Amino acid sequence: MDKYQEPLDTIFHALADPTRRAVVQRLVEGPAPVKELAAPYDMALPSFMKHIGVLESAGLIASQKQGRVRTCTLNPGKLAAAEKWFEEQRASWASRFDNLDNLLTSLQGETDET
Amino acid sequence: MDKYQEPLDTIFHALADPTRRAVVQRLVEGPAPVKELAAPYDMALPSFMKHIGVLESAGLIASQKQGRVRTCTLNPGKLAAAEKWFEEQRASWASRFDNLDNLLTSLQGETDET
DNA sequence: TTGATACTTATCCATGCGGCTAACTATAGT
DNA sequence: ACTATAGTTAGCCGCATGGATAAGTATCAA
Repeated sequence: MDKYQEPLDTIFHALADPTRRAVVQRLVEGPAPVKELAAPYDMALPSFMKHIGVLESAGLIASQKQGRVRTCTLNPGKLAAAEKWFEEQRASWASRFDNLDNLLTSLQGETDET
Repeated sequence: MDKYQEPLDTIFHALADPTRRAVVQRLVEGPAPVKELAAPYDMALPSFMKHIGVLESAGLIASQKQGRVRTCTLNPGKLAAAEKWFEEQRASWASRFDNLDNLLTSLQGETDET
């Protein structure tokens, strides 16, 4: 019964956690093995791996195993996709008075507040 | 026993839901009463109000009641705060080869892959 | 003043999330 | 071969989330 999840849902959900954001911030500097990524956190490894899993299934990072070491790398494209959403909103916000009707309605709203 | 929540946690969490993102996209065009915002969704009003509550406590929107009508307005500042995080990551990503050590380590990583 | 409108409050429910431990697997080093 | 390392798998737990319904409140319109 899985409901369809939009890409932005999983991306934003992945970023709504300080540990996961910090991992992204670390990977932005370059690839790193799981062990190194996990080191700063007072958390059991399986718990940490779940975070990696969330980031990976959101497409924000990729990982591959070499011997016993799994190395994670950032996928900046997904980061860009999320950023794009904000840009779009900003664009709409900037043009919210583009047509005169909107402007007039807004002005009326302001003067109605007596 | 609430754990301290960082602002970005609540902002990203608020945006990790298609209904809430759509509300933001609507409010970017200008303020609107709850009833109008809720109209497109096949959802009970109390459920919808929870989404409004999430957006509001994340600081993404504000609302005030006039008579029986509660009007919501966007707070573009919080949107900008989230966007800023992406810009920071992008900046780090762009400068990841700024010092020579990083570059060399990376090149070595590439050639090791035989 | 009666009724409709626009929320609001209270309560419930299933699922998902973030953490844990314990036990297992596979590789590297000695 | 043995041991340490680096993940992995499996299962458990408590709380938050996203939905629902039912009933209450306050305001506006006739």
